[in-house]
Amino acid sequence: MQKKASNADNFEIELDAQLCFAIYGAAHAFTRTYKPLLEPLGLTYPQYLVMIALWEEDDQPVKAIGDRLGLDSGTLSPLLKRLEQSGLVTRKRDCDDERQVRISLTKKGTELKTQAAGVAGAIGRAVGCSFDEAVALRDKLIALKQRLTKAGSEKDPLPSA
Amino acid sequence: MQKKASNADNFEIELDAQLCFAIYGAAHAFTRTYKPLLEPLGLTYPQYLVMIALWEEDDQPVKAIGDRLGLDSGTLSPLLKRLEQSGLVTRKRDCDDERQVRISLTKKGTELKTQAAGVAGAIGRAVGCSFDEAVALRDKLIALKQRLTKAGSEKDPLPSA
DNA sequence: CGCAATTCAATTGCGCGCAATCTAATTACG
DNA sequence: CGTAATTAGATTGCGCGCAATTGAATTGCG
Repeated sequence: MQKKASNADNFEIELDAQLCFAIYGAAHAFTRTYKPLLEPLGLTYPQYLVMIALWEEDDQPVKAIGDRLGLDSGTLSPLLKRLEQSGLVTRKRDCDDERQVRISLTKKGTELKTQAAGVAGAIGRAVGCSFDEAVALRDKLIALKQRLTKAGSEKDPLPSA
Repeated sequence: MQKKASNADNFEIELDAQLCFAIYGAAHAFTRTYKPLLEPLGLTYPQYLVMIALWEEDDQPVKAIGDRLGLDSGTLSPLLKRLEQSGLVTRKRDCDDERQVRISLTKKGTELKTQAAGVAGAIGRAVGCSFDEAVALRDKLIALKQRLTKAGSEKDPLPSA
C-alpha cells in the first residue's frame, strides 16, 4: 500500500532529496525575487511579511504576529525594533496585560501599503502562472506545511493523563 | 487613492501575500521537520543538502556545489569548514587549477549516507502524500523556481554596448 | 491570600544567506 | 610576452531563524 520498502527505498531517498532541493530552491528564489523590489521600500522579506500581517490587522501583540508567520520572539524582537527604527511601527506595552507588547502601524507604515501593491503585481508577473495555478500551488503548500507541522508535533500530543 | 486600477488588484495583492506566506511557511516547516532527524547525524539542513550533493557525486569543486544548491562562497566557505571539522569532508586545492578547492568525502562522510537513508524515509512519512503527489509538487516547485530565476535575470540581459 | 506554574517578550549564541570586498590564479587579447 | 579581464574562493558585515535562558506579569490552585 503506502509503504513497501525494498528497492523502492532508493526512489524514496532520491525523491526526498529532490523535494528538499526543490522547496529549498523555490523559497530562496522567492526571496531573491522580492529583494530588489523591497529594497526601495527599505524592507527585507521577513519585514515585508510582518508588514502584511499588520496591514491585514493593525495593533497586534508580538505573539499574534509570531503565530501568523511561524516565528518566535527571538526572531521578531530585533526585527520589530528595526521596523520601529525605520519609523514604520510603534511598540507599546498593553495596559491590561503588561506582558504583551502591541505593535501598531505609524502613518508612514500605513502609507507604505500603497507602494507594496506594486510589489505584489511584479511578483505576480514573475511567478508567471495563472491565478488558478497560483491558488492551487498555495493550497498545496499550506497543506504540506500542515502535514509537516502535525507530524512534527506527534511526539507529544498530550500526556493522556 | 493614488491608484485605481481594477479591483482585481486586491485579489492580486492578497494572493501574492498568501503565496508568500505559504512558501515561506512550507519551507520553514520542512527545515523544522528535518532538524530533529539530522541532529543525531550532527548535520544542519544546509549541511545535509551539501552532503547529498557529494553523495551524488564526490570530489566536486566549491563552485559546483554552489551551483547545485544556489549558494555562493560566502555561505559555503564557512559551512564546508564545519563539515571538515566534523571529519566528513576534506578540502584541497585542485592541482590543475589552483583557484579551485575540491571537496571530497572522507570515509566517515561516505558512511553517513547509510544513516541518512532513515532520514529520507521519515521525511517521506511526514510529507504524508503519495509518491505521485510528491513528484508533482517537486516539479511545480522546480518550474516556479525557474520562472522566478529567469524573471530576476531579465533586468540586465546584456550591456548592448 | 500566597505560592507555583504558565505566558509573553527580550536576550544570547550559533549557523546560515547574501552583498560587497579582497586576493590569487587563470584566461584573453593585443 | 605582458597586461587586462575573468574566475574561484575567502572574508566581513548585517539580518534572519531558532534553541535556550532570563525576567516580569498573570493565572491557577490550595
